[in-house]
Amino acid sequence: MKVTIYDVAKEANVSIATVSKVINNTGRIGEKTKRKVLEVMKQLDYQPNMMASALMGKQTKTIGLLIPDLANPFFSELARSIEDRAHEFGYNLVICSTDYQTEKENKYLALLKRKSVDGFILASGFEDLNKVEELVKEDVPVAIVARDLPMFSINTVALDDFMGGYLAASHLIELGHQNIGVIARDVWSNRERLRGFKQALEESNLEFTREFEYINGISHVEPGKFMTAKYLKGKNPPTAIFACNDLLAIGAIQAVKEQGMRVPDDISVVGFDNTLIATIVEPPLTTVAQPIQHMGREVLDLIISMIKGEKKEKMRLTLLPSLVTRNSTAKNRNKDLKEKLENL
Amino acid sequence: MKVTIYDVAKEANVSIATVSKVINNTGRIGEKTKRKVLEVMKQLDYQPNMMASALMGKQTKTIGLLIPDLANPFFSELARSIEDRAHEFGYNLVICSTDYQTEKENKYLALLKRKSVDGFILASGFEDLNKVEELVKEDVPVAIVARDLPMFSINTVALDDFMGGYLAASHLIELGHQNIGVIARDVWSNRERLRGFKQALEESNLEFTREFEYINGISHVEPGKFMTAKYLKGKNPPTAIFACNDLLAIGAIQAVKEQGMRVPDDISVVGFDNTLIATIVEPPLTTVAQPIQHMGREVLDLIISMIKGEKKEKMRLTLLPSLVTRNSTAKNRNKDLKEKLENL
DNA sequence: GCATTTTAGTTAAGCGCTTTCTTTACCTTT
DNA sequence: AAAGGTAAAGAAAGCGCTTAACTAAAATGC
Repeated sequence: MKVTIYDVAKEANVSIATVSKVINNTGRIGEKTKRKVLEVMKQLDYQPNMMASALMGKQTKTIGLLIPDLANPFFSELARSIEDRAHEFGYNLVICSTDYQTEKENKYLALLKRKSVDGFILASGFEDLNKVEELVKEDVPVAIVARDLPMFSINTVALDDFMGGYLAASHLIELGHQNIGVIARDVWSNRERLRGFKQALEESNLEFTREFEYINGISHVEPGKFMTAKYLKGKNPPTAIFACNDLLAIGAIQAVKEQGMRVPDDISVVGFDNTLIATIVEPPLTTVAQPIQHMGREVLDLIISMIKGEKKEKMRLTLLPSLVTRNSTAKNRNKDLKEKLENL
Repeated sequence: MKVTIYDVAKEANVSIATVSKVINNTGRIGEKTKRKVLEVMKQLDYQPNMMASALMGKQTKTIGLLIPDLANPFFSELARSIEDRAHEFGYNLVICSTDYQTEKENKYLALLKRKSVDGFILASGFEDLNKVEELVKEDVPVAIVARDLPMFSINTVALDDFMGGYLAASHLIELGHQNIGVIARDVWSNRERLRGFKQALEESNLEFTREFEYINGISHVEPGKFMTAKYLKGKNPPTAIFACNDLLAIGAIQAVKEQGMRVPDDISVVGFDNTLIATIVEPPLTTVAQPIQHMGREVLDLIISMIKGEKKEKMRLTLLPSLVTRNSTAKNRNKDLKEKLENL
């Protein structure tokens, strides 16, 4: 019952070649036949099979999006913004959560390639870029978003993570914090954020002496809570926490509360991403905002132009973060600092 | 440079039919040739093109998932749970946000059909099910999740929405609330929730007299805030709010706070869904929990069995909600109620 | 030892399209 | 009116795979 190009051709008394040409608006077709074919197509409710045309080298109008975790608001918001833009171009997204596992990343890469997606947008960790580079070498369009991997020459729409870390630290320093705990997962962008963070400290003649370990596992509320509790119970507890995403920051806030302390009165917390949840938590989270919508749109445009074969030269677009000040940060009133100041 | 089945055949000195058979593990193939072919496949890093086999009537191992809004935590969590299960079966998801627009729903349906997805999982509103029914008639596997549309005979994994509304109302009634404001978008499941809600009222000899209007637009924080503010400023303000999802509930809480009142002391708020954000908001949200993971898993299993051609009889699986009591609800201390009680 | 069944592998058609050549019919020229 | 040009449509090959039908060789039976 499936209506194919043959049915249309027969009904319109033309060859399938002619039908194909009017579908794709290629070649020379007379006005009359064109109208006739169009009419028959409508009448039979003919929908060209995209698999078949993909087989002939046409596009599938499908893009693979690899993210760490769709349940993380940052990534679902990012995915949504990419999807919106994709929709404008008639593209669909197949979305894959990798949980930062190299194995899954590579598996999805291979699988989607077999499915002939037109291109890939990568927002996952990709500590191992071998497979990605293979794809690039085979001229498969690949773009990276929201992670900057400067050591690889792949089209990228990134955030200036260094600046983000710098902003967070500057804000806290201005508020008089010197002993700041950091919570982050060990991925490249966080290393950059940390660099920016340290840079700001240095410029204020402070030093990041705190013993520091990356969290492992996924960036979610629980690890943030756990790490913060650890900091607070440890020796020389910090007066502020810089968490490398909002989820972790929320965990930090929860931990502070559980210790019977208050945010921001006792401990300030800065997050990163500026997702919906930053506005919902109490107190509302001061956070480094990523321009999620903008990023999504830009990376989609980028991949489309790659698919179309324009834009052969590699490029990196770096968007700038901004600090959104809410109520999770305040002046440091901690005695620890006061003592130090008195000793000057 | 793409390696095809021909390359493998040539290299292994067999026909492409033989290669195909070892790939699919069909037909009779001798041990030796089988090993040889497998070896060559590995050696050439051969990856069968799924478009080609899809053209021959095989599956694409891709499922279309239509949801209203990927940025809504309920749907991103649901999508994630479906995806996880799909991954176990080697399936991918192409996720489409419809914003509850019939036009988008139908467009995506048609587009994904052209892309030969193996089946559809629908979590969008679908007030107009015509196109869906067409698909069903053509034997395209379609399953509905998280929405119950009992007037259509389509395989469904649903929540007992009636029960959900009933639970919410019972809880509030127990706490002494009689004047309850409701915030909901006009979709079928909310109508059910409302029915359950009213049922509980009736059973306590209460009546839902409140003038009520559905919100329009998307269910997000802002509309919840707006509606609540309207209720609070109106005559006979409620002592409790039942919001038909967590996002709206959070809007409600924000509105209460903005009016200088407190949750739950002055106004109780009950949400629906039990997403991450319910645990994050202050006070933590009492909410009707949907078994999101369970639903996702069940619907994926359902669609898979439909794709495999098992399960020809239509079925509806109804999962039960449960009330998660947190701190956004408390005993009604409102004078309004006191007065009434005194008048008894 | 010959007919019969099994087993192993091949041939070829076809899935629904795109596209390069051709062919046919119709205009222009001179 | 004959040669050349051009516009419109068709024939056919082929994308990478599956599968029904077939053949050849090996195993079995009597």
